[in-house]
Amino acid sequence: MALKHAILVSLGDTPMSGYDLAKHFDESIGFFWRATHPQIYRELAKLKDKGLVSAEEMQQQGRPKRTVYSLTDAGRQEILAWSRQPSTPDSVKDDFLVRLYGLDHVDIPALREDLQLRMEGHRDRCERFSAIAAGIEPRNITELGRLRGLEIGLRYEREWAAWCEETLEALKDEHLVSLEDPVMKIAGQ
Amino acid sequence: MALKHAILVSLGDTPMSGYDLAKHFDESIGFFWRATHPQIYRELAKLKDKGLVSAEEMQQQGRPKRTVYSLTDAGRQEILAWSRQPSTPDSVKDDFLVRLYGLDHVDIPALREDLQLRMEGHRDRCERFSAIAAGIEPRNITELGRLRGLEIGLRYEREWAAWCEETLEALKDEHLVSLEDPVMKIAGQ
DNA sequence: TGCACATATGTGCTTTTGCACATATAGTTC
DNA sequence: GAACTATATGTGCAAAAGCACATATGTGCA
Repeated sequence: MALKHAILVSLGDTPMSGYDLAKHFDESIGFFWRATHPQIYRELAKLKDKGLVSAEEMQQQGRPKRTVYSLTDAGRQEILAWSRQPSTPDSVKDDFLVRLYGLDHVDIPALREDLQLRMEGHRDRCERFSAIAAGIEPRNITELGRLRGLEIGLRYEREWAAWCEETLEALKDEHLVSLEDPVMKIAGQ
Repeated sequence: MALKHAILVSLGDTPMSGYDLAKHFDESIGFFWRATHPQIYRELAKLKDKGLVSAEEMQQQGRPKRTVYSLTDAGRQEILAWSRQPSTPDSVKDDFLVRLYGLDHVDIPALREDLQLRMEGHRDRCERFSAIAAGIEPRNITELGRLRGLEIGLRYEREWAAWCEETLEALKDEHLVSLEDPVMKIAGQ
C-alpha cells in the first residue's frame, strides 16, 4: 500500500493535480512505482479525507479547471513514519521468466521475438537513463537520491540488455538442435 | 493472470500436490513469480475445473493423504498458446526506491539500516545463485532455460549488491552535511 | 494425556489493481 | 458547425493478491 506514499512523496516536490500526477507516474517516479489515473484519483480522495493532502480548485484560461493537491504537515509526518518501517521487498512477477523456466513447453520462435523486443526496450531506457545521469552533479539531498535511483535503473537496464543479447544467441536453432537430439551430437563426433 | 501458467509450467516438470507447489514457489520458480498457498490451492481448483490439470488422491503412511496434480494435454496446449502471446513487462513496485526518490522527506538513518539489510540479502542470493549456476552444463532445453534464468538472477543480485554498497557510502553523514548546508560548503573553501 | 510440530488443504474478508467506460471544457482543423 | 484532440476527472466492476483464521492427520516427547 505504498501508492499512497508514492503520491505523497511526489507532492513533496511540488503541488500537482491528479492529471499531473498521472503523467508524473508515466515518467519519473513510474520507474519505481506504476499507477494508472483511476488509481491516483481514488487515492487522492482518500488522502484528502485523512488530511494528508489539501486541495485547491484552480480556474484556467483555455482549459478545464483543475484541482491542485499539496502535501500538508500531516502528510509530511506520514512519509516520515512510513520511512521508519522496514521496506517490503518487491515481489517479482515476470511472465517472460516463467516462460524461460518452462522452455521445453513453450513456442521458442515466439519467445525469441519477445526477447528481441525486450532487448530493444532495455537498450532504449539504458541510453535515456545514462543521458540524464550524465548531466547531474548532486547539489542537495533530493538530487542525490534521484541520482542513486537513476543509477540502479541504469545498471538494471544494462544487465538486462546484455543478458537478452546472450540469451538470443543461446537460443539460436543451431545451438538448440544439438541439445534436443543427443544421438546427432554423438554421431557428429 | 500468469499464476495459472506458473503452476502449469511447474507441473510440466513433475506432478505435485498443492503443498509441494507452495514449497516450490518459495524456492525455484518463486524467483520469477511469487505466490502463497491459498492462492495456489484456489488456482488449482480452477485449473482442474477447466481440465488443464488432473487430480489424484494419494494415501501416505505416517502423513495425511494428499492430492497430486498432473499436467494434462489440454494444459500443455494452454502453455503453448500463452507462450505465443507477447509477455507483459513486469510492473515495478519498490517501496525502497520510492523512499530514495523522496530522500529529503525521509528518515535517513532508518533508510540506511534498510539498505544494509537489503545488501546482505542480495549478497546471499548472489552467492547461492552462482554456486548453483557453477555446477550446470546444460544438456537439454529445460536446463538451458533454467541456467539462463539463474544467470539473469545472478546479474540482478550482483548489481543490486554493488549499488547498495555505493549508496551506503554516498549516504554517510560526512557526505550529506556538505550537501545540506551550502553555507558551510562555501565557508570551507 | 497433553502439547507442540510438520504435513496437508482449505475459507473468509479486505485491499489493491486494472480495465473499460463516462463526462465535461475548450481549442484546432476541415 | 462538426469532428477531432488535449486537458481534466471521475465510476463501475471484476480479477488478483494478501492475510488471518480454520481444520484434519499423524509423530514425537515430556
